Amino acid sequence: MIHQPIASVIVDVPAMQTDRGFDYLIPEEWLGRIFPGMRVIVPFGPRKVQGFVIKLKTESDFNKLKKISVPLDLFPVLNDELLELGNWLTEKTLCYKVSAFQAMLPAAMKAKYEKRFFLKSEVKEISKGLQQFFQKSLELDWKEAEEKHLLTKLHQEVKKEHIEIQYIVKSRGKKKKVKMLTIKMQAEVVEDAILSLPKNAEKQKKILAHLAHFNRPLPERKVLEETNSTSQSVKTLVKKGFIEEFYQEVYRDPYENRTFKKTFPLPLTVHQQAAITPILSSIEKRQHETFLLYGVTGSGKTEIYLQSIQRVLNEGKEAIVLVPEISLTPQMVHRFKGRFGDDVAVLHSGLSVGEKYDEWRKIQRKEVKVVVGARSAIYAPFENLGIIIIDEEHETSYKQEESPRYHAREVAIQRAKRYQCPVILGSATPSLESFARAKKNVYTLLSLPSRMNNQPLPSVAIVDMRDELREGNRSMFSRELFEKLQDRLEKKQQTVLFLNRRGYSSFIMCRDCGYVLQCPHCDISLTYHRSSNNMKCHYCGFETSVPKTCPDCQGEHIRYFGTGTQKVEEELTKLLPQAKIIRMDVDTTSRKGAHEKLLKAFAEGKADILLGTQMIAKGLDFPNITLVGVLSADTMLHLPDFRAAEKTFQLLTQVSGRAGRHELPGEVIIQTYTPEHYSVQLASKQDYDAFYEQEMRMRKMASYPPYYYLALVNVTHEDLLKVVDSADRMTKFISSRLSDEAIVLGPSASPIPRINNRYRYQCLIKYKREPRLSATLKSLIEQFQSQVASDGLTISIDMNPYMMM
DNA sequence: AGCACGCCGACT
DNA sequence: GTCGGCGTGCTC
Repeated sequence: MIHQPIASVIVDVPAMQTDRGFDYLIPEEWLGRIFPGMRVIVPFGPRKVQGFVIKLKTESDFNKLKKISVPLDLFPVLNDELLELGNWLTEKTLCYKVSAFQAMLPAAMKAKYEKRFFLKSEVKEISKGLQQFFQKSLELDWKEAEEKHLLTKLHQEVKKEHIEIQYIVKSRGKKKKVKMLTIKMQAEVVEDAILSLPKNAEKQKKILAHLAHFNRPLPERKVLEETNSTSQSVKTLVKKGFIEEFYQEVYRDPYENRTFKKTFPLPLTVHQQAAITPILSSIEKRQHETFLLYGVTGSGKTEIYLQSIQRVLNEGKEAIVLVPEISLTPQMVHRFKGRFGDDVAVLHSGLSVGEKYDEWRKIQRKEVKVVVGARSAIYAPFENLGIIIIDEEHETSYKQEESPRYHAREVAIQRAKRYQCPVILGSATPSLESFARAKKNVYTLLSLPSRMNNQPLPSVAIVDMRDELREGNRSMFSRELFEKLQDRLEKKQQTVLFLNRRGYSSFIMCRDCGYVLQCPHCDISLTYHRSSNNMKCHYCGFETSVPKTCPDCQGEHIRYFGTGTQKVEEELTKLLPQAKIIRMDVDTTSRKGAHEKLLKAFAEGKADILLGTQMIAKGLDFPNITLVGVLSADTMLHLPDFRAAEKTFQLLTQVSGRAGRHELPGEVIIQTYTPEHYSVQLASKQDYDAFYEQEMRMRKMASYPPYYYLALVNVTHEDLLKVVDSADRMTKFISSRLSDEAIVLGPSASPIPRINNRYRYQCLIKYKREPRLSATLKSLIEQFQSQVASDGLTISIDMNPYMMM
């Protein structure tokens, strides 16, 4: 038993056995300066690791404690609320505590670890074979030593204490620093100083005069530019003691050099007014409430967001706005920056690690009041939250598909409860879960029944592609779509052509025997990539050339199937050589800013046709678009996913909404092989309510959400027999511990039964109320811990799966 | 996780 | 005899 200032630390070792606090002494020099929520470096066994202080205490059951090596923060990076939220995340998603904490912070704050050998004695004392590596420096990088097969010899020297192993914790993100120059003399003597310089030292004089003129510290880069000189002159002046250089932290501003046109609150329509009133009253009453703002595209949801936020800011509070992948909707950024200017921080995946870190620090220092960002922005370290808004609430990108497997919607509600503030979920096609909750009055439903200005919805036609084929049209364009395409070209109006996500990849098949080229490591067909002219596996990265003959029957009739955007583009160019086309897919938008550039070009009318995948479904709002074509509506309908129909409906509805948003009326053509499917039919009528009813019946019949909750246990192993055996024992373990109402399915092979040479099995649990589920799954992990540690078994649990693959 | 410790087989 | 394989257990 020890009685001293002690910190309980969660170490950065994501493993079952280390998922708890470890006690460390607080060194005297840091007494009173270490608090919960700070990051520290601590010795852990022979190495050093990063950790999070979660508690301070004065006694420990342990009688020999090590000391904290060094704190990494001056102020906590996780406040009490976020620490508590981390514990909640851990419980909810069954993840490690350290993973939960790391998920709440920018990647730049995660540690990197390095190991190296360090020579402690004279070079001549170590073995001959090693001496050459320590001639120049006392250090040798571990990786280098490993590559040169020196580890054994080095370890011998470590034993003899000639060499030691150093464990280094590095931080990834650096605060960006800029070199500043400042003059080091009184204004009166500058004149003399300049005169005292050698005659030919023109540049030095210029620099000195420049600095004296502004009489404040200036960035070196600017000074050199203005005076057209080099850093050599600066160095000399520093040496002479005339000026001084120092480093100042600056923020990288991804929106630097861009101006946002100031916008002002618009008058609200009657419907908008009716929708915003309960939100404002929730803000005023300081009472948590979750609103589902249900309104078609163009019904004015954003203005409601903006005015609600304004009210929150007036109360001195802060706001978080989540949007799905914001880099894809620059228009959204403009609207928020336009209204709230420099009070807005933006967090999205297009930013570099450093840029994200800077935006995060602006939030932490209370330099901004509004955060607009993708999923992880839900953890913005505000301390006086007044509202959380989730736009396009149904988007599946709000669910994180790696540990911690959380849904931003759940996190939002959890935080809002703590701050007693409202959450707004906005969508034209709400997720069934949310709409069902709204119907049960768990959420408050707010409807915006019509488009602003009462624009009519576009007319939608469904084309049965089987008929086209029957009548000899083997092209990917139906006759109707092609005619309309020509018509728009003549009228100089714009068209958007949309290709479904999965349809973008293409595979090859032998026409003689039907053989499809598979990945040798994963049970999935390979995808043809035209740019590199080879076959790639999307799961493990395997690449191979395109076979000339069928590997199975040696036949020569190899055919490319599936339609990629590139292929569509080629065919379009052939059929309509006069049309100017902009193609948007992963290939053309991977470069930073490319997305925005392409959209801008289209907006300016530099092309007739915009051809793209998923990514063009959102944020397009151009007056001249009068035709939208969906080339193949049902590609995602056949995925092994109970949400397939819902996703299809959402996507088709959203895409249809792109047409005719201004004066010109819009037309939509949906090409499909399953025209009778309700998700296609009802999307063409933009009838969400009917779709909801129909899909709810399907979910009820199959016992899926929202009627049941799901938990998915995934097991993988190199050895097929071992996975099957383990998955079987796990399934039995689980079902024996749950109530009779729970449905435990499996074990069954995953929809992709093998990835990277590992076989995959799963067990799906459907339940309504299982207080013991969490504890059961925890003990399941404990039970199989030995196999995980020694035998290479992996177990992953998703408490609310969106991807069943 | 990562590392040390320890216990067995096959080499200079 | 010793090197090095990997099963076991610990890290404040």
